[in-house]
Amino acid sequence: MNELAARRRLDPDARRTEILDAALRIYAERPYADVSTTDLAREAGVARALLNHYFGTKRALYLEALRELLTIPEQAAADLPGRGREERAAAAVEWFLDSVEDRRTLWLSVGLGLSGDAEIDAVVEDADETAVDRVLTALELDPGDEPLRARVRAFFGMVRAASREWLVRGSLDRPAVRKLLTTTLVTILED
Amino acid sequence: MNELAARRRLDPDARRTEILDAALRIYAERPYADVSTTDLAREAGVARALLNHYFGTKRALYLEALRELLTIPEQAAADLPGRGREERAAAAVEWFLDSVEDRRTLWLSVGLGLSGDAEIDAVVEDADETAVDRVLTALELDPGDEPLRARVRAFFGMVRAASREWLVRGSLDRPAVRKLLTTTLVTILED
DNA sequence: GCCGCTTGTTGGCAGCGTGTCAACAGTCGC
DNA sequence: GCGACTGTTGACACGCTGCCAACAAGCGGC
Repeated sequence: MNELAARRRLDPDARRTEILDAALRIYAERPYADVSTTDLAREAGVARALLNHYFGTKRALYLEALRELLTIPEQAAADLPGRGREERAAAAVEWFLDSVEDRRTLWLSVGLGLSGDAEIDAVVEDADETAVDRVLTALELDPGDEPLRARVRAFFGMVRAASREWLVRGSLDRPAVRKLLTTTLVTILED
Repeated sequence: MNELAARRRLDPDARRTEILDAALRIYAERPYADVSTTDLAREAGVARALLNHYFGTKRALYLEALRELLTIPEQAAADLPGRGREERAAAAVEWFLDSVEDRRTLWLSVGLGLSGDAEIDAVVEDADETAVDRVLTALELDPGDEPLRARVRAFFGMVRAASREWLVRGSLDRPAVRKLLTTTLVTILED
């Protein structure tokens, strides 16, 4: 880290954020395994050792970035338009598609689904749990109904795969995805 | 590799298979990142360099193992019982659940979904493509209908997530998964 | 039965990546 | 200006992967 920038001393929180942002930028383009701590440090404009100082471990930094990425903006989702359950479901799907379209690169970079790695999966599952709450609340259903929650989590599996069909393969356009997800969501909510 | 076993010279195919089997055994229990070539070599009872000789790269060996694992037994799926589309769909789901229950450990070890790694994803997608063919053929639908294929691939996303709910979380029992998947499959086939 | 050749198999080397630690140097209070 | 606190760094130790030259098991020729 003696390239051009002089050594500057920052507030820990600011530095932490800088590093985390750099990591998000990198992981948006390359998978975890392809990124070295040297890459991360260079992107953040900082010595490699500083990553360890702030996050302990390369993996921990990644998990932090992942958590950040998966945290859905709090607002929205609360007041959806539409009266009937079906209309509200459609609105929820629409809202979701908007937010995915925004974060397209990042969303896809995560890889869509469970990784088989316990810690990573825990982060993803955490985010899913929150999303389930949002969905059920928005649709005025009981967030305490465990089998129902399970069905919604299963539905998220389809949501991820469908996003991929839409954004990566281009095999479905947005209206098609919208219809597929809405119909499915309504279906699984019944029983 | 000078522990107990003497140096034995095998037919290349036999040795290759031995190594691949060892890899499958290991990856059934531990994620890719946690396994070193030393571990793989020890499990296979072979020098580390031999892995490179046969597979070139640790990653290539993994991909080979993954491909092996995801290859669905050819038979079955062909002649499903049931007359109507709905009955046949139910039978297909049932058959799938059987095969997952069999390979439980291995199936779950893969991690369920896309990894974000291009090569790994390619293997998974290949397997999915074959599975789509099987399903559509079994249900007497047109395997050439691309949007339909896309919907089925999206459905597989739910299949994976639902398997997880069933086998890992225990939040759904087999009949519930069966019903969820069957209903959903029938729904997405329409439109 | 011995010899030599083919080639399956191995140990060791070179390079790279991660985590740690003692030392360096901004910045703030005096 | 001066010292001290602490953010920041370079260098080191260790582990892991891919490569290569050397070793030796098994087979055919004599």
